Amino acid sequence: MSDTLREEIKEKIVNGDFNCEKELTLSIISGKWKVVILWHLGVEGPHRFSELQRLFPKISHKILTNQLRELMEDGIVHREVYPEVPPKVEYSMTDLGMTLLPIIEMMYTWGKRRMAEIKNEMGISDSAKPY
Amino acid sequence: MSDTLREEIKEKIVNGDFNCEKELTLSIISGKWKVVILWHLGVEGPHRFSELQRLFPKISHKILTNQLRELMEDGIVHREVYPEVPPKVEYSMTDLGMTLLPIIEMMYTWGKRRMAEIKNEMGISDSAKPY
DNA sequence: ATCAATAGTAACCTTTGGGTAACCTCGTTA
DNA sequence: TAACGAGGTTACCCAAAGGTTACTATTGAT
Repeated sequence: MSDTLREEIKEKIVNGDFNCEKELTLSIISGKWKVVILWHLGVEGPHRFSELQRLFPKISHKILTNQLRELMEDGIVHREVYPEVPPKVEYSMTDLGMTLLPIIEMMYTWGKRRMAEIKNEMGISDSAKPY
Repeated sequence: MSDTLREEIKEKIVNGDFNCEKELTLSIISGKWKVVILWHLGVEGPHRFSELQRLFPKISHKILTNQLRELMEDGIVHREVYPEVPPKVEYSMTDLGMTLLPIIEMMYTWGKRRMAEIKNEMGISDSAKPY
């Protein structure tokens, strides 16, 4: 594979800044919007930029490009530009990215269960989340 | 269970700041030292404060207490004080905390594999990490 | 009387990550 | 010729996370 990694992460590797390889995984999926982006790309297939914007109204334009760019640099997401006008850009999971899905799925089921407990303790009705 | 959550996370829940319950999980295990701490407590059993300090020489005193305190507030780690002199404090996983281990383990195996690929690409010999 | 060992707290600083808002590009269409 | 639509970039700002250093409490050993 010719996927690589963000420079910052490479540095951590060569400097031995990671305590454990778990932290490599964590540093790849950490980011305010990354797991939800990955989830959508992973289970629903490719999305174009504007679709993602519509899915997450609260994310700003710049931050979305930012998160996507980092995921690309880490070899998790692929970017395909269609030479049309107006431009069309599609983002999709790479094969490597797909291997992350099981982890994200576990995080989902754990979080869902825990969230239900918490809301219960707090006396909040448990409402399902859209994504 | 009477475990609760950090105030900041509760706020995110009531304000609907989470896009998905995956993010609850992520916010609990995110933190520069949390996953390694959890791994040690989870597979090796309870550790006292100074043992953890010895395990991670690079973590500062304050940061270690900080990470532990957050994990406690989230109901993941238990703190047991023994009324001795000099003081003895032991940290251990709660039942809830143990349910996180499978996720962390997957993060480990994924990271390990990916790390090997990367080091290969970068021409670095693959050396095993202590933890 | 003082020190060593264990754990915690407070004041302060630095780095990073997320966010806002404005600007750019380049053809199409009114 | 002005506006638009998709995507991108830049300059700037704020808040949070991580880190350093120094201080506290306690009591048995020297």
